[in-house]
Amino acid sequence: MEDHSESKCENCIIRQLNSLKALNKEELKSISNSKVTRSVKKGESIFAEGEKLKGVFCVRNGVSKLSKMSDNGKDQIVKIATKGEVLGQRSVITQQKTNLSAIALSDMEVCYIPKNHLSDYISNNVEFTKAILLQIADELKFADNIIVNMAQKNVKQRIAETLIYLENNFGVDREGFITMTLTREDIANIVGTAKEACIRTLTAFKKEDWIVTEGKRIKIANKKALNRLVEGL
Amino acid sequence: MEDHSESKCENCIIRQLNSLKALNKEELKSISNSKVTRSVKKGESIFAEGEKLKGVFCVRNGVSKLSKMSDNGKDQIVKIATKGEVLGQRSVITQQKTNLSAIALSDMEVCYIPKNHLSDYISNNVEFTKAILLQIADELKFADNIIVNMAQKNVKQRIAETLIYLENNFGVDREGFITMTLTREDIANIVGTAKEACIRTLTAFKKEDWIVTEGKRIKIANKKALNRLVEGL
DNA sequence: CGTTAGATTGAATACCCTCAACGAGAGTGG
DNA sequence: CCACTCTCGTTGAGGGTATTCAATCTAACG
Repeated sequence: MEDHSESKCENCIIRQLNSLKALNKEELKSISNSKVTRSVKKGESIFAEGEKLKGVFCVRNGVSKLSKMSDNGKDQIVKIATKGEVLGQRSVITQQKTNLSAIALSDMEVCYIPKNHLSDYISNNVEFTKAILLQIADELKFADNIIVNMAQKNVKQRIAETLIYLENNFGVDREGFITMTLTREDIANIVGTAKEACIRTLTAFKKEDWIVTEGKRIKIANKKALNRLVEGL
Repeated sequence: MEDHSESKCENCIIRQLNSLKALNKEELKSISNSKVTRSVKKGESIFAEGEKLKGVFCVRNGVSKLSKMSDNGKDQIVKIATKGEVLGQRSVITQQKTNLSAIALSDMEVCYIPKNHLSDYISNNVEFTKAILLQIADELKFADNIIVNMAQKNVKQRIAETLIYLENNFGVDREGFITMTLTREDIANIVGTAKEACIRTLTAFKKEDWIVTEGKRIKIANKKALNRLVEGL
């Protein structure tokens, strides 16, 4: 942490993680001047489905979900976004309304970056455009895989896969528990099933000694078994 | 059809439909010289999952599915691509293996465009890069919506939605039947269900006089009812 | 401590999958 | 032209899996 002026984009470490890394010092300074840092409390919404965004949100801290709520109260999570990810990118690029809402799963700190400058860079800085393109392309691949999984795998397999994903992407604490602690309901909403089905599956995993739970925290005890399950035995 | 030399990209009408429209005459000529036109018979594969593509395929005619086959024989269709769409774009951009396979649903004519030139243009022509970005961003939105639908809607609703989608996107013939005729199994594979479930739902729709069928052809007779169903009554 | 969100379990039900058999049309070869 | 095969559509029945509603329990938190 040799950087003491994180409040300026050009000094912010976070940008290394996303497409903003393709911008040069000048461009970053210009963005820095127009950005607004905002703190979001757990449960609060960053933006809602159907909004027209006039800028993107760069996550500096905390976790959020991108999801869509249906009329019957079901909330399908499409993506979990953490430090370094840029929210609202798609909507700003295509100038369409958002099709998902972003809600904080923990207290967060996000930087709001108005689109005016970004649009310029997208039009003039190929490297920047390319960086965004690569990122969106990856998101598309990820989304396609989810579609296939939802169709071809059952709840058990999808939950196993989600646990492994969470461990691989967000790591474990010193006790081995998955760092990213989600409620059972959130996990259910990622997997696309009901809270109870999720809980029942987790208890089944526990009975097999494949996982250990402590409150909402989860530790994977037998990754191989989970992987075998995902692959279909 | 005042254009008699479709064999050259710069004269091909198809390109108006996709990102290639952002290229200028020079660039198109260069592409035209390296491209290969290829005809693909119904059922044949254009590329398979896991391949490393060295170019993209521009569809000039016919219909193809982008899908992934699971070990148990289930084939989930993620996207139907027709005239004007470019296949393999994502894979070429990210230089990753394809995560889906492309199979012809009808006899097709595709132009294979080696990536060497494309890569140059992506690095130098912002307009081209932007065009691709917009397209991929749209595909991402579409994919996200599918995820949500798979999780929140039941088979009936998803089939209704698919029928409406097919009618809206591919139109109807003079008798009102949906131009895009897919087998029941293909529809099931789009929706993510079993062939039989698809058939039963269609017969139920027929009984309600919401659709008319004639062999594999389908005509929507009561779009409002289908829409109401999709919205959840 | 009381309050409340979240975890857990049970039981009834609805939905969908799977296997299996049959039918109908299209194309092929004799 | 007919028999044959192959693909696709259709229907029935049985079994699972996941949903839903309801009740209880637990842990976090002011």
